Amino acid sequence: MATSVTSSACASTRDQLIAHAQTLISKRGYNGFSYRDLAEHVGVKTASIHYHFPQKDDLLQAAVVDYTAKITRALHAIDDSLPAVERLERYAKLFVGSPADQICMCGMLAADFASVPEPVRAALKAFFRLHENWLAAVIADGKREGTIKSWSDPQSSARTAFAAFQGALLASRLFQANDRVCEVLQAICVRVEQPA
Amino acid sequence: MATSVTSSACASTRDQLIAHAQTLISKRGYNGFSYRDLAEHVGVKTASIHYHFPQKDDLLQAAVVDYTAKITRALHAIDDSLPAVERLERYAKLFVGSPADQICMCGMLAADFASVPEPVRAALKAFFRLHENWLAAVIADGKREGTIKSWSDPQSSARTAFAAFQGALLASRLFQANDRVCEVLQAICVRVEQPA
DNA sequence: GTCTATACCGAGATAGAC
DNA sequence: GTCTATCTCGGTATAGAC
Repeated sequence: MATSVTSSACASTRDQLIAHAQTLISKRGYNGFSYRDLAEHVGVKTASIHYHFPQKDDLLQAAVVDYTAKITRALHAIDDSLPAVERLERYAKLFVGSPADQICMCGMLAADFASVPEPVRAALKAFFRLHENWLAAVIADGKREGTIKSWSDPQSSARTAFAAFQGALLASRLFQANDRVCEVLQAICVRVEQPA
Repeated sequence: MATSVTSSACASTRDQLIAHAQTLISKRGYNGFSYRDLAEHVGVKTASIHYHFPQKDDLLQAAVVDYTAKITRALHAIDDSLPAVERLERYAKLFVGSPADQICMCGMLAADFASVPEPVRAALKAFFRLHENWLAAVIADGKREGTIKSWSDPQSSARTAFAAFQGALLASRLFQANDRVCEVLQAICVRVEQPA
């Protein structure tokens, strides 16, 4: 999931803070970065961060809201009328496009579940469900088209597929190679049916 | 992945420290717990932890080595001569057996990749490869038996399957329901082949 | 091997000048 | 809105008694 919206040239301090916070969370997790780290990245002092986000949890909340909105837009930008497989490929690109040391921010925060306040937990669940529902619709279409394999019902398949994507991102960073995301894609799409 | 080896009744302080550290890492991540937390769980003072593990990284190393050994033993304990599907089911139980708020410790540490020293990174890669190779062998057998679906080659399928398991654990904790691991199992195993 | 006491630093957070 | 200065707390880590 690209964080490239980061900053074209000049953005408000607040926007820069959110963008860099997203990057830091994706790389190091919520407990893995400090206001000092963030301040250095943006080029301000820590007191300035506190002006925009009094508590660290406020920053987190803003980062999650912005990230979710961004991804939701990207998801909606994938044309519903395209063949299911092509939609899936575009979906996978949302992940592969980001730097090798960054995984999906919400996947990362799901790992930090215990450290995160309730509102963020709710947002994370919503994020997961959004993706699972989106994938379920695509899988259902692909099933009709005969281009996507569906084990059991589409919703269940979608949950497994999304889990596979998140896990693949984790492994991609671990092994410094993001072809694992593509492997998930291949596992889902019908190619040459091999005899059981 | 059960951390149940924790302590039958009395174990050496060192062993208790390792066991509880594993639990804390699985729940909160490497940056999410302190020596104070661990000390309270075990019932000692933080200075005692430093006696056994001078640096926090030493504790981490020990926790990873022990965890890996434990899981490796559990993996070897699954009889090679069993049908592939049954081996897979036993494998899944390694995950489902653990408390809902704990995911696989090495999956968690993979998320904390950036915060972790090189030797631990190497151990994590080895852990992933161990599982992927084990799964690849099972999948290859299941393919021959006609009981397991293999998209592309078994190695690639195994990587995707392992990613799906790790992602499913993440989602299980998020939604407080670990049936997602079972869903992965169902996705892999052949049941009623539904027409594409 | 475990404790008390303490050093030391980095964290999140606040006050108030500019 | 950003800064300097400062506070407080919690974190890792050490020294030395028992």
